[in-house]
Amino acid sequence: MIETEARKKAATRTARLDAVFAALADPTRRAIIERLSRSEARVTEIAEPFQMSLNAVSKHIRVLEASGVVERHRKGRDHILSINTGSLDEVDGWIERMRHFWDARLDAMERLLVELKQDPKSSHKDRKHGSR
Amino acid sequence: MIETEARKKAATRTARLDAVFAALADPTRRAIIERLSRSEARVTEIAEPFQMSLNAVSKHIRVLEASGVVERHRKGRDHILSINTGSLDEVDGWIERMRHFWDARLDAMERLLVELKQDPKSSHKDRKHGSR
DNA sequence: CTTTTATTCAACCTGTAGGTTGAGCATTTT
DNA sequence: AAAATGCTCAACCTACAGGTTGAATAAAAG
Repeated sequence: MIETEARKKAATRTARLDAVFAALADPTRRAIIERLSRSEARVTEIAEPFQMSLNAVSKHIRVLEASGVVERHRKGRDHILSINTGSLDEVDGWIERMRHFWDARLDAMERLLVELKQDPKSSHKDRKHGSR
Repeated sequence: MIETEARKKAATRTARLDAVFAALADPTRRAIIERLSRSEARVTEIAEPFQMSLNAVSKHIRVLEASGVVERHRKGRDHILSINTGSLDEVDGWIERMRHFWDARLDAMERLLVELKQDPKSSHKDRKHGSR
């Protein structure tokens, strides 16, 4: 794989993260996702509990669709929405990766503190794992 | 706890989710977080790799700070930024909750399909758990 | 004490997100 | 065929996000 290709791939991955995080940043859209977690539903059904116009909800759905979090298939005049089960994998992966680093650093700091407390002049010693 | 209090608490939780998801939706801000995952750093250090002005980065940092993902403590004229280790717990929780529901539904559908294939007239039968 | 360095504050510009309303287009119902 | 239903498209408005530049403030270095 050429360097340019790799960069392009990374770019789309970044863009996808952008889109999914942005999609999840709106409370209305999160509510829609939660609704769809129970069962698939038509646009009108989804819009019903909200105060805003049907059009506004329709727009939110399009954002979710563009981010890949929800999918649509038409059945006559009804548009049936459902969640794309794998769509959160990438964001979840990013978050877990970050937490892993943070935990590792916390772990190291804790180890250092313990060492300093026990023996202010010694270097590395035993370690006990498992943070969070 | 009175009903109004509960609603207020839910509202702030929602707002916090909004803020963190929105903070993570920007690639520059994610890069800043990744940088801070290695070690804490001053504003200028953080800004260095980016094309944009220092002021722009400063703004991004404020967004991250407002969302609770990064923390700041001043040391002389330097502002030292670091990540708030627990700040992703809530978003991570939300994502995991959603995935749990999705997986449960996928599981149920799969079970149904297996049943129909094996014995098109029978009802519930054995179940094997563990998705993903 | 003057100058440099680190950072924020304030004003401004441009694009886009999220909402509205009013048509318009298919499909289903009568 | 006509009317009702489900949904989108298009134009528009307002607010805010993300960037710029040009001070202003605070601490450190000369």
